[in-house]
Amino acid sequence: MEKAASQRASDIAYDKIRQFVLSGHAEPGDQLTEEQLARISGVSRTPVREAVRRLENELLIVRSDSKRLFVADWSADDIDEMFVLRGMIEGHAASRAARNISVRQLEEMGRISDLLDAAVTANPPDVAAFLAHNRSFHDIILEAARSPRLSAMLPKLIEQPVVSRTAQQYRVSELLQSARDHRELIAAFAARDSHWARAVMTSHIRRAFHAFSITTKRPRDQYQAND
Amino acid sequence: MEKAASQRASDIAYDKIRQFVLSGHAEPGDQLTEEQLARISGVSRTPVREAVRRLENELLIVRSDSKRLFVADWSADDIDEMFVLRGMIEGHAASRAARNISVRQLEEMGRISDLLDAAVTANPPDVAAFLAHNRSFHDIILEAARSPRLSAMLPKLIEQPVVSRTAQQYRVSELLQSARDHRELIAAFAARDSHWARAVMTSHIRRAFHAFSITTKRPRDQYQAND
DNA sequence: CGATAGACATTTGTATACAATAGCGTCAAC
DNA sequence: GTTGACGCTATTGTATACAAATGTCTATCG
Repeated sequence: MEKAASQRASDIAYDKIRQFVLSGHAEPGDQLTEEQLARISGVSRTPVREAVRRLENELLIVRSDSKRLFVADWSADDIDEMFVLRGMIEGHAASRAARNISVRQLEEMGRISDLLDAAVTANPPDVAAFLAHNRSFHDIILEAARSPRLSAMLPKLIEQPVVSRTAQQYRVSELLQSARDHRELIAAFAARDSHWARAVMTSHIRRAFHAFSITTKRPRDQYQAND
Repeated sequence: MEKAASQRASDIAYDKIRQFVLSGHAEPGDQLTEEQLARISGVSRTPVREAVRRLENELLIVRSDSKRLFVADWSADDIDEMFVLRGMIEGHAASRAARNISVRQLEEMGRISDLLDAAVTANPPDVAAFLAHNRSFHDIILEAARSPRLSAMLPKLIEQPVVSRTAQQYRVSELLQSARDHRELIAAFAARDSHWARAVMTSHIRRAFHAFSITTKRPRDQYQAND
């Protein structure tokens, strides 16, 4: 696995604990003690505490009434809710980006979009590359939105268990549609049309939710209650 | 000032540092060192670090390219953006609450609304009480929305410098309208009408933004660009 | 037999000492 | 005079020891 990004112990702890939780080594509801996590990560409790704070903030870990740590439990409704929020916020980000994006950023998005197409049309599709470029693409939008608030909130919704699990299982048809969305987003940005950008982004996210629902074979009675 | 809530050193540090930043003892852009903050809070660096993490998350403090701490700078656009996001998210919370709220919670909101009215119609208006009850009111909505995600995100947007500064300066007419909003929210909840609830909440927040704009005498050219 | 208090174990919280790193100034070489 | 390298200082990062708090088990009393 890749650690590369940083050698700070608290980051190592973050990665290890995150992986520990996501890989299913711990069941939702299981208690986690700082010492145990320190052993797993190979660092002392101090950086573990920092890592835990981050994970807690991302709602992968929760704290009991008083201070004991547990693996968070994500209900179907939680997941739906997460996608709803993400749709709202990313839609808003796209709307802002359409107003603020620079020519240079637009060109960069075009280049990334080419890479996305290449990854999708490869045989077999290069999902890892797709994910990486998809990430870059959305990062540029966030950057173009020029709002520290958005930049702070979105990672919390994106870096969630479901997302990583989901994207791995996209089917080719979904990847193709996703690539088309990216092209349309660029068009909306180029036209400086914030409404268009928001709409495309919203359906983009919503589709991801449906893809997730299907791949996880969950009955879809939870989203018809939306208004 | 009130500390009451907790005697944990990290909470003390949080309160003290927050107050230090908001009271204007530190200018936006000023560097803050952990040791300095530890001296101010009267605790060691360890809990200070936890407090700083929280404040960083709430965007009251920012970290430079590498790890040095500075007082965050809130531009006019940042503030507008904060209110926009808050409107979106609180609107969504209200929408969810309308679907999920319990009779008991509705009754509780009625009681709080009475207290709000009392605070507003007192002579002079009891702003402190108004703020406290307003807070309780919104807490119930958040609770009724039954979404950990929302509960985690909102405090970040609400517990901001501007909010506390703003509310102190509400004028009586604004307090009255605010109290009316609360009554209407209760009506929307009682009717289980999520659209109504969302709309009332959205204008409620938007009005707060305008009240803020006026009290801070900022030219209001920033919000006509919204879509 | 059930409840409750108290001792004991487990877990989190804090302080302090030390290590690593980033910023900054100085001095030397060209 | 400018530039670059070196070392010093300021600041953040980590480990460890200890303190406080929370949960749990058991024994005793009603």
